[in-house]
Amino acid sequence: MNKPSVINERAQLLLKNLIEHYIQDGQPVGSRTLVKDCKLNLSPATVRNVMADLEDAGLIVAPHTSSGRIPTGRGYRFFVDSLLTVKPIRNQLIEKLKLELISSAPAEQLLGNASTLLSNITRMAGVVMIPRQEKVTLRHVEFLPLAVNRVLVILVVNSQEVQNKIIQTDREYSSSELQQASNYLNSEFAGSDLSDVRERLLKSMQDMRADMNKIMMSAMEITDQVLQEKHNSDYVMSGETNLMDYAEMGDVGKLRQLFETFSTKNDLLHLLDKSIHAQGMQIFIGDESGHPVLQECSVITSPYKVHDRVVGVLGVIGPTRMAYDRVIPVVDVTAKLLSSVLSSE
Amino acid sequence: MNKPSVINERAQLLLKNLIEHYIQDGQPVGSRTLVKDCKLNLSPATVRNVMADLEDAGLIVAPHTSSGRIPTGRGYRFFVDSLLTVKPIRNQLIEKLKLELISSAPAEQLLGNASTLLSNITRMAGVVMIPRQEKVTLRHVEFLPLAVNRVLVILVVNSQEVQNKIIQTDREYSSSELQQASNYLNSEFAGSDLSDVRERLLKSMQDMRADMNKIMMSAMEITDQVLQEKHNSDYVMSGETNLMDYAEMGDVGKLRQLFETFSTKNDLLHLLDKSIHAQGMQIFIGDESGHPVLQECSVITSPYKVHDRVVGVLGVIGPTRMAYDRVIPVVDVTAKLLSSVLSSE
DNA sequence: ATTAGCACTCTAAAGATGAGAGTGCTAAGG
DNA sequence: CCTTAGCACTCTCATCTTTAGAGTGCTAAT
Repeated sequence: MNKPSVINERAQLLLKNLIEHYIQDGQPVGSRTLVKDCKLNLSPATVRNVMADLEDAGLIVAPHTSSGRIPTGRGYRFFVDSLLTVKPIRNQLIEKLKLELISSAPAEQLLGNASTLLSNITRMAGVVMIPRQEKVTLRHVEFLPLAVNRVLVILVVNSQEVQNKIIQTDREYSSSELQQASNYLNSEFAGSDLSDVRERLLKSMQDMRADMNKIMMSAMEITDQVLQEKHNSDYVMSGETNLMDYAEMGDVGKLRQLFETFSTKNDLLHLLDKSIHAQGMQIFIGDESGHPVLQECSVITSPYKVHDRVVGVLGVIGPTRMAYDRVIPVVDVTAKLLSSVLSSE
Repeated sequence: MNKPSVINERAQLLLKNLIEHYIQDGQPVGSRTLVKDCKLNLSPATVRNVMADLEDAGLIVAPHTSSGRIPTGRGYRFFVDSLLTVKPIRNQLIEKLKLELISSAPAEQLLGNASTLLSNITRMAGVVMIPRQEKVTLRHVEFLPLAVNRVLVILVVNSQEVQNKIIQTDREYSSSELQQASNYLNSEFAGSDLSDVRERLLKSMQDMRADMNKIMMSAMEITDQVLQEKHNSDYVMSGETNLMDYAEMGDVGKLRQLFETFSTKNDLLHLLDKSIHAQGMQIFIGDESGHPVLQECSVITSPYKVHDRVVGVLGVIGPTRMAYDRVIPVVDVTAKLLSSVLSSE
């Protein structure tokens, strides 16, 4: 039952042809077709024997007795690992991509645009993960009196991002009091890690004027909130509807489960999180992702960086029967372009 | 062909029963069933005659010769306008709703939660429109030096919201210069409408020190951006996937179009915008919405207010064959609850 | 105005049929 | 020993046929 080296060169070539053929038209591939397809001068019967071996090895299956074969998950895996020759991406396309990415003026839309680009080019679903940040540095605090007993707290973190919240105070603070508080915080804590700020602020609380404590506490509350927010990663997705076109997703029930997974975000985040830690491109084929809803899907991801530090992951989601040779370079290039745009800012 | 008062009381009763029956099982309703259903002691033949009249009036149709009848758009419209008796909503449910709305702590999530609630209760798609704001008042400006030639501009508008952007400057500004600029802007323009600020700033530019112009211009750019953003309304939607369960949406193609309409947002925004201006609850049945993709859908909306001023719309989207008597009060109550939560802040 | 009766129509589900594609096996040939 | 021709067999898929059931419209009688 276990003939290890039964997958010789010829068998591999046939497997490659079979999978490529299947990826093209989605129909089970029979021995006849395969003979015509590949250049080898073989008879269907011979090919049938080889196919039987490939089936024994668990690389292909016949959906029913006497139909052609289709690749299994393991088949795709072997194909992707050992047989695939990726199509080089057209320079023209790269330029177009670059242009569209750069011209997405508001930085907040950049990731969304990247996702849209991915989905448009691949005609599948594109996803870009917005990463959590393990280090959040306080840059500046500002208190702004709004009305009686209402103060707007503005927190600048990581030298770019602004967080804000309105807090209720138990008494009215004058502008100068607020100024004093923010001066203190800025001089004492600017540049520190936010979780540090939290602790040190708690400790130093005793030494301070008691009635200032309340407002300091409020500032601290916000740091908590910011930290929480930063530790929950999120993603933007586009082109989900593209997936509706693939016959594999056949029944609406499965489609629904898939879309629910997308909007729940939890499962997919978990998957993206896994691939952010693995260096370089990752490919999850079918149930390799570990999530039953993605059984008939493959996910191709690549991390993107800011100044050589990995900060997030992007990728595409499509049916296992996807044109890996085209999709892989697209994901790769998009990740690189996004990295360069992010780093040049 | 035109017998105006042919829809007498009995006919109306039968129509009501027919539609209610159809809403329940989605099967065409025949004369037999209808007789059993309603209390009137009539023979199927009589009912058949009445049904023929109703069909002439365009209120029901037979999907094919000799099957039962189903309501037309006009039929539903008549039903909703004249025959419907809405189910009073359970107090318990109201309480639950109220609790869930109030407990959604971060205000940003409030609208999203309302949408989720709508979709969960009705098992259809919930939508809450985030309205554009016609008046944007400047409250406070703050410039914060980040690095050489990089300044973070923070804009507080409408006494609550904070907008920010990093700008590149052509030379380095000192803290005191920036302070001076913001002092000027705050003292001169705080409390003004943002579009006013823009104009007046342009005019006064000539009188000012030329090298300060650049940074003022940048601030102005942001006001532009904010205005733009505020004038584009948006919505949050949830439970779209619920719609996948309804057989009406039958083929995946239509479903795809529907979902694409949702994510494009344009068409639906247009519809919601229409219903924000109409006072009170609005019901669009089938093609009344004017959008072909919504042909087999009905949209029920209700505006919500802050302190008696209408600021947005919320609603649900489902198949025309929906339980109007249950959904209508849910939308109504949710709008009222949301209004009260928003007004109490 | 209502209803019983009847012929008629249409759907939907269940079998029947046949072509086509593909297989596995066996035995013969290089 | 690998390859191949030949053949019986299997399974799908699309097309028909059949049949039961539900429902209608019309007519004539109440």
